[in-house]
Amino acid sequence: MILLAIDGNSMMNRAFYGIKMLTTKDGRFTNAIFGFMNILLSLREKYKPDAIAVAFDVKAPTFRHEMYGEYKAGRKGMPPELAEQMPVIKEILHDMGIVTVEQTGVEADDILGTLSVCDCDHCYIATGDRDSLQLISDKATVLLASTRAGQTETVEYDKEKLMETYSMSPQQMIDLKALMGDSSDNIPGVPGIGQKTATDLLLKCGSLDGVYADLDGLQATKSVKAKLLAGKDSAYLSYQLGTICKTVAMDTDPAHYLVGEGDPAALRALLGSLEMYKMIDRLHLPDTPLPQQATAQEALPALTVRENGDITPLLSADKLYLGVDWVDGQPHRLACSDGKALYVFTEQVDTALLSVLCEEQLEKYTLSSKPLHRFALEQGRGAQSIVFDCEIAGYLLNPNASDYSAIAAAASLGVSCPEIAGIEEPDSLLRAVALLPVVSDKLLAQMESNEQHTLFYEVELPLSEVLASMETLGFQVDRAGIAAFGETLGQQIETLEQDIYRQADAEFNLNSPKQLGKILFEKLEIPSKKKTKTGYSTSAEVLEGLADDYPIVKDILHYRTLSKLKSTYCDGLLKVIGKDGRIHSTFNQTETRTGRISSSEPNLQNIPVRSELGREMRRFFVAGDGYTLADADYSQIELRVLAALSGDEAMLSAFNNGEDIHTATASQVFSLPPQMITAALRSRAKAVNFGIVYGIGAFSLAKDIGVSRFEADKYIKAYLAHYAGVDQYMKHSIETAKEKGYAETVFHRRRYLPELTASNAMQRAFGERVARNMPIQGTAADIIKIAMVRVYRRLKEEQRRSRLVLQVHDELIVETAAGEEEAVSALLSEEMENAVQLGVRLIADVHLGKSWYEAKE
DNA sequence: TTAATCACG
DNA sequence: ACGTACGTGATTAAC
Repeated sequence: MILLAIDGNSMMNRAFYGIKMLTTKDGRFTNAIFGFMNILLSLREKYKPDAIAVAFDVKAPTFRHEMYGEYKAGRKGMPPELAEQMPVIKEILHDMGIVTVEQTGVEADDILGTLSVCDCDHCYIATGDRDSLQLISDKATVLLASTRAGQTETVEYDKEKLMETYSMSPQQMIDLKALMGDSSDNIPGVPGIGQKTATDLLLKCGSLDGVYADLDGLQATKSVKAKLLAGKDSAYLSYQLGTICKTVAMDTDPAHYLVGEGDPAALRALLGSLEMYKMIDRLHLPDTPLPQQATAQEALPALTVRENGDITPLLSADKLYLGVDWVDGQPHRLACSDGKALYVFTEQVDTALLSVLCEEQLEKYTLSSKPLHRFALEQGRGAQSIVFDCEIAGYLLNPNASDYSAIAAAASLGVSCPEIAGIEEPDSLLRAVALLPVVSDKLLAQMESNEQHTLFYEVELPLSEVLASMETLGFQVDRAGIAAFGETLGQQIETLEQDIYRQADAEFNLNSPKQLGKILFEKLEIPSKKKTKTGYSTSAEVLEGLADDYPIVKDILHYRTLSKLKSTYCDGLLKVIGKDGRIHSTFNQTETRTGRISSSEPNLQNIPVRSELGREMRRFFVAGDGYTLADADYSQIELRVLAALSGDEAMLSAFNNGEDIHTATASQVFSLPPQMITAALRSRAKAVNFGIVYGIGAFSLAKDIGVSRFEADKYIKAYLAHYAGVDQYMKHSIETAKEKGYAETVFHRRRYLPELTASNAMQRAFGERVARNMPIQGTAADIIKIAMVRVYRRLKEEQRRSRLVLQVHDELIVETAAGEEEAVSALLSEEMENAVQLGVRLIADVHLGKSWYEAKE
């Protein structure tokens, strides 16, 4: 019989510190549980134990100050974020049929020690504690956990591996510790003897007793001998302290630890409540027949699978649930269900799919609608009557999640997969489609109760088609122009490189912050200002402070600018230009936590504009033949949203009177009439305006605008005094977010904020900043999404050849057909400005040009 | 895979 | 005493 004995505390500790914070929507911490489960499952797969025992320490009750004060790292009272996860993991283990062992006053180590000599064929000991290496024997192997790259891994130690690594036998590990001590365990050892000396001594004498057997005859320096003599009692005490007990009074019959059936229903419910849907899947829990799902099962009789039949009869149904496997953007397999049977098409998938999508009377419930729209558009058609998108629904319900598959949704909703008849192992597509009827129902109900149905039906669902259209159309670029620009940059970069090497009198990798830091701050002895976790900071912010005094630094900054432009923008973009000479970015609709869309492969939302040279890049983003670009951007949309949300009179009247908001703010903050506001004062006020939206602190504002912290604090105070409505609103935002557990936009997009309940003050402060920012950024995101849908619809209704090709958060770009310039410009500003009615005017400015550069003023 | 850096709103 | 403004994505080096 094979026994796996796990040190629960030590493994939970590893997982907790090795894995980034994870929480459920309502703020329960789950990262240690998650990491522990991952390692448990992988150990179970690898070693296939018959029996598993998980040992936990139970500390005798102590006074609070003792828990925090006396002990060193690792022995400290655990942080509450970890402590709250301990009872949960025990419950999970219980439900998995795994025995946990805990005895008050007995350390987990000793429990493992006792099990390591029990009557099994082989014992694997999983722990993060190196002390346990002494337990290795012919029938006991230690699996030492280490966290590497965010993943907890175990390294297998048997006698040979131990000898290879430490040149010690298991027994000698105790002797070693007796000599060198262990500060984290409060084991003194022999004062003055460290790892190196201790190892030397043991290699010569074999054991602690060996060392003391003939101290006089020992080959060692006088001082070592003196230390050994003085520390003899301490050494033997340490030996006792460091020896793991193998005789704890406990059940040592391995049969006691055989993995039982546990309680799959409870386990599933528990993991579901912890939002660990992948784990449920991995444990094959959805397919476990559960008594409480009996009613659901009845409502959903087994689905029969029909392959490659005739699709025509399906087209006359009134609703259809569908999912598609895509390979290189082409439909590879189509699965659809009317709730009774599951129809799978692997032949002539294009035709079948297109006929389904184009059928207007047929309501389609989809796993993800954007690829379907893309497919239809690429065929020169339009997908009709898509009424549900599982990914978007999941995203609206909780944008903190990352998996919006129907299977994940089912797990979180406690929906089990209906029987799929005739197929041994239904794959994820079939299961997802089979789940969709119930899942879509429940997600819709949940959105309804969150008042998110309008956002879903009126904004996100139609937007999906708009994004598909933008992706399909792409943005025309001047390939030769980009290539030539890249060449020029390349030459300048080479010259600069040589220049820098000459000044540094060394050749090194300029792209390596580590090597660069060494050269600047060590070799050239330039005073370093800031450090990162791993060394000197060489960020532009730091280098700019040194550029005036050191010419080399100036050159490095210039090098950085050019090399960024070349590698990310010239080389990067050239790689992704399509056969049609256009760049087809992907617009992600379920990515950001605030409701913005994001753009990737390539990211077209961060094409340079702020610097003159970078802005040149935009000359290569052009309109196709017979077209012009119309660029429309909202003026100060976030500040306008803030004015509307807060109802602040001063800010509202500034906007509604068409004042320059930064000048108006400067006038308020500095108590000067607007005509007295200089450019410098206006720019400070601008920084304050931005800062307020982000939930600023005086420190950062001071750094940003280069005034003292005291001065910055004065500005903030003056701002909040003059815009008292904003002050009130910000406080109110935090308060309601704390009450509800989430922040939300005007259109009921929500973001859960478990950070607000964190015990760590910094995390809580972060939560508060997000509570202030998300409603503003998110509402602005809602608004431009609404505008996009309106612009798209109108272009279609008016049968224009002009079409939306890009969105950059507060900016829309329409590739405008010759002759439509006036109409499109008017359409853009109308639809953008009237997208929503807030208590403040929205302004959108439109410009025309042959390139993006020209169209942006 | 992560950290550092830097591009955008 | 500690760290310090919101939201993204791409590239590079280094583990």
